[in-house]
Amino acid sequence: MAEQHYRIGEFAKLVGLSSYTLRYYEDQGLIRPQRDGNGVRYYTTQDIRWVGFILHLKGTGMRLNELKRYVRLRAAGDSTIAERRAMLQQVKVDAEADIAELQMHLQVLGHKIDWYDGKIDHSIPDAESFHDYLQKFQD
Amino acid sequence: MAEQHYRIGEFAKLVGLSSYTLRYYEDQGLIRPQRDGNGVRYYTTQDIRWVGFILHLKGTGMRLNELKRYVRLRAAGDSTIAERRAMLQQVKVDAEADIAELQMHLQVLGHKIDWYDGKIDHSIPDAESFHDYLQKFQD
DNA sequence: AAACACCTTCAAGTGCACTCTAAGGCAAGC
DNA sequence: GCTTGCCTTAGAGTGCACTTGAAGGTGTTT
Repeated sequence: MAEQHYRIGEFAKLVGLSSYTLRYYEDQGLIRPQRDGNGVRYYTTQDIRWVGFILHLKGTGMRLNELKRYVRLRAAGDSTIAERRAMLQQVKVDAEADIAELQMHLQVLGHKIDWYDGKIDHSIPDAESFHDYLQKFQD
Repeated sequence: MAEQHYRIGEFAKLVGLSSYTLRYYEDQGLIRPQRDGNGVRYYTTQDIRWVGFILHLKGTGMRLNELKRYVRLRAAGDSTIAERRAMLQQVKVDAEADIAELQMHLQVLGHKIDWYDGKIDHSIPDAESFHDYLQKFQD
């Protein structure tokens, strides 16, 4: 049986992007769908995987410009593998730093929530400010 | 000794925001600095703490609009503590979901990096696509 | 007296990634 | 034959959070 292929509307639903966005990504050189005799786009299961990967990259904070560079390197063949690996590594390091920062902020948020709980059930004296309370966690 | 206070330029450096942004935040009702007889803004150590907390909230993904609402509740007094707590709790839950998603994307990214490593040192056969390779981690 | 940091209002510009409209046209299905 | 879904180019609009500029002013320091 021939490989599955989808027109833009169906494909859009499949990958969770709008047709607009798919055409936009194509404009930007990120996707290269096939065309039938009438110029209508056809996407294959390969394209599903590729868009899926794009979404993973975007999901880790990669920008369109970096993505474009990545695609150019990919198109240039195996000689660019080391460079592509380095790009992904950088994205990974950055994303891990983002997570660490986010968790740091979350920790303060958590303390504030606990402080509110203390205020609500009066286990924290009325006079104790959040700033005072926070001092207890300086480590 | 009187409490420390800073003019906008100094304060900006102190908290890592621009003077523009500080005036903008004031416009938006997030900060209420004092003024001297000439109308010049003065920020106190209290303001440092408050801006610090704002930055924690922003750092966890809270939007200016939510922040404004939070500030309004705060100004309304202790009767809004439960509501404020609920807001922070929601922000926390959302941020934790963001982290989980980010980590999921990062995992794929990590696999891709490993796959590149395999390609570079030829421990992965040339014929094995990333998609094939990924199947090994379906659990 | 000039430089500097601050003040005001109001509006426009920036960056990013879409998102949509306009205005025209083709091909398949009911 | 009409609707639906697709095609094109070009450009405008959206949302968010700033960021800057214009154009005038005041007060303090050198």
